[in-house]
Amino acid sequence: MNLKIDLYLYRPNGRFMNKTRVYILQTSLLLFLQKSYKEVTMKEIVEKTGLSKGAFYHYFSSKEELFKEIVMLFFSMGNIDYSKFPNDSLYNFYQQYLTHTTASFIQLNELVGSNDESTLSFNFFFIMFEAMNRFPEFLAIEQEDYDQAHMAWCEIIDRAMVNGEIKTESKKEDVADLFLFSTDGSFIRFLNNKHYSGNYSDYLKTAFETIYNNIKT
Amino acid sequence: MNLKIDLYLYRPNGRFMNKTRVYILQTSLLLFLQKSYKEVTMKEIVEKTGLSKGAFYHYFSSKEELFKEIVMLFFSMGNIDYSKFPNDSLYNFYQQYLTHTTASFIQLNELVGSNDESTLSFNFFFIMFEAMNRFPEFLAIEQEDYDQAHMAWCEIIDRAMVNGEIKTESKKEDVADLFLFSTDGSFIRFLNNKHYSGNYSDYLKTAFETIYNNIKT
DNA sequence: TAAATAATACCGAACGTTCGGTCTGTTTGT
DNA sequence: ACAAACAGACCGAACGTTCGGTATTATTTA
Repeated sequence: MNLKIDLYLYRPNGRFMNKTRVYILQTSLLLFLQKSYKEVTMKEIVEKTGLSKGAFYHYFSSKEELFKEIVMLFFSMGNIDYSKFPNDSLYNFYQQYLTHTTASFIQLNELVGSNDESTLSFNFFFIMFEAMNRFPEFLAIEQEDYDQAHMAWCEIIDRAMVNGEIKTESKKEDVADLFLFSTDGSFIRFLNNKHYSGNYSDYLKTAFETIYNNIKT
Repeated sequence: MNLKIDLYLYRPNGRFMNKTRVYILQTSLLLFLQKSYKEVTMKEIVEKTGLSKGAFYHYFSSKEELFKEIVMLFFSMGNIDYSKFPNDSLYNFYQQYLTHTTASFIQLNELVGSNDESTLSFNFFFIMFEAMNRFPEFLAIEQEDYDQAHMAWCEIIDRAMVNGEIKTESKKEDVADLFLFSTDGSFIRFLNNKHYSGNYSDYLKTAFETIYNNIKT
């Protein structure tokens, strides 16, 4: 296995991390995906890792530090490089977005080793939300990510308008927002429909298609 | 002041609730809007209410019971009666939806007495999410609410298709989802842009208009 | 209508447990 | 031999909850 996450785990700042440290991160990560920050206890972390308190505090200065690193890891995983996206058509752009999203999902599932995709996603979303609620620094990162995405969408939509792929009276910013709102919205819906059926990608795909079909020429 | 919430507070099941009990609910509700379940302590609740531990446990069997009642209260507040919505046009329907949403916001703010709309909303969302994560019963309620909303949107969209208000090749279910995804999505966006500008209603209004303008005849 | 009784409202010290974190000592690798 | 890696007993603070008790109010009795 050669997961993208390994890169972030072992080299968060370009330099390699200690093996045990990575092991603690990877192991306790699963705990934070199951419950909130306060609910995950040091006792659990120590038990799950099979190490001692002393070992833990040898590598981490606090529980909070561990949590923050895990969240940063998740942010890194979710980061998208739009410069590598196709810029010939809006259609290809959003298809690539769908592909990328699906891949991220699979990767997260492989990492966790769970087969309950929606429960995992629920907790994943929860942990990110909790992080932003607790530490404003993550809120800033999230905003930056959104701005990047928004710009990328605006660019391709503008191009599609110019070259006649789509035709709409709406502003490109608003159309971009619509795509992005659909991303978040369908995700939320997916989470809350966990006991129903379908997966996130299907929800999102349908939403994208609905938008696209109503603006294409 | 004659807030809708008072109704739920004093008569959750048709019968009146004890005054002090309501006072405890109303007071500690503000605490749960500031931090997660685990982070709100009994000490804080007791201090904020000015009552004693004994008094609290005279009215509530546990902290969890209190939390659940607060969440139920929020669910009750957010519940929308679509049968009272205009059914003559999709345009009027979504305008009414916007009006209703704005009103709910104002009400929540009056209840809390806060002037920081976005922080409040953030926490509001968080508490609901936490509740659904912690107690599956709330997830079921949320799903029911969504199904109701989905049906209402489908109905009005179908009508608008038939009478020629809108014209689209998309299925009515997909268009309905698009409106609903925008609702959730713009809310998420609003939350994460808390330090920027604008309010939720503006986000949502723009999204609705964008959809509508691209499907209207 | 006053005294007696019952029911409710409320108090705060104390309980057992668990929390995140520290400290001292031992093992391991070089 | 010496530092890094690890073990786990231990710490004080904080946690939710309990409990014995006292005011206050409502109801019954004489």
